[in-house]
Amino acid sequence: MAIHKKEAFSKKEQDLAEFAKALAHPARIAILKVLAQHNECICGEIVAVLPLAQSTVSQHLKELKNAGLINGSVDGPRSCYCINWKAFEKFNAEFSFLFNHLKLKNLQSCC
Amino acid sequence: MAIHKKEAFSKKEQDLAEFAKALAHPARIAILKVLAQHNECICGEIVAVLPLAQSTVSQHLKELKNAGLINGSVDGPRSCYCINWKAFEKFNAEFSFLFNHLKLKNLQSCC
DNA sequence: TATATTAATCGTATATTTGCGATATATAAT
DNA sequence: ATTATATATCGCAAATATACGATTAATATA
Repeated sequence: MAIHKKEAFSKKEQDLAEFAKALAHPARIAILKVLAQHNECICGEIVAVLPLAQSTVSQHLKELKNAGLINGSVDGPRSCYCINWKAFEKFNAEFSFLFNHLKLKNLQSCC
Repeated sequence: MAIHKKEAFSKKEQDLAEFAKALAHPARIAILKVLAQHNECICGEIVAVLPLAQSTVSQHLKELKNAGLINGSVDGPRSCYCINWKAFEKFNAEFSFLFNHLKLKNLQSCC
C-alpha cells in the first residue's frame, strides 16, 4: 500500500477512527466487560477469563491503554487496570454527535 | 498468527467488534459524514471529496456495505448509497448499553 | 538467598488491511 | 455503432494486526 493516508483526514475523523479501532476486536470488548464487573483495579483475572495466551492478552491491554480507553499502572509483579472514564465519555459523546447529526439530516432517507 | 480466535467470543462481542471495525478508518468516517449531508442517495461525489483513488473509495464503500452500515444499489453506471438506519441505531444502542453498564458499575473507579 | 509468581516484551509466523493502477462492466451520449 | 462516463473488481505490494512461545523483569515468599 506504499503510503498511509490517514493524515489526510481531519483530527476528529482520525480520533474517532482510532477509538473505534481499539474496540474493533472481540477480545478487547471482552476485556472492557471484565473491567466493568469490578469497582477496583484488576490485578489479574483477565487472562484467566479470556481464551487467549497471556502474552496476547497483555498485547490487547497495551492497545487499549495506548488508545486511552483504560488506565494501568505496573505495580511490581502485578498490574492494575481500570477504565478511563474521561476518554470513554468523550468517545461516546463524539459518536453520539455523529449519530445525532446523521439522524437529524436523514429522517426521510431514500433507501 | 496461525489461528484466528474470534469465534471463541460471544456473538454480541463479535458483532460489536465488527461494527467498530467498520468505523475504524478515517476514510469510512468521512464517507459517513458525506452521506449525512444528503437526504438522498449519492451517485458519486464521494470520490471527489476524499483524498483517495476511486478504486480505494469503492473498496471502503464495499466494507461499509458488508458491515451493514450503508445500503447501496448499483444502478447502471452510477451507484446509489445511503445510511442504513436500522443497523446504525442497533449499534448505537448496543454501544450505549455497554457504556451505561460500565458507568453504573464504576462510579467510583479507583484509577 | 533461592524460588515461585505475575505480567511485560521480544521474536516470529501468518492473516488481514490498505492503497493503487489496470481492467472490466454497464449505461448514457454522440 | 462508437465514445465517454461512472463505478466495481482484479492483482499486486506494503503496512498492520493477531497470536503464540520464550524470555525478561520485578517482586513476593520460602
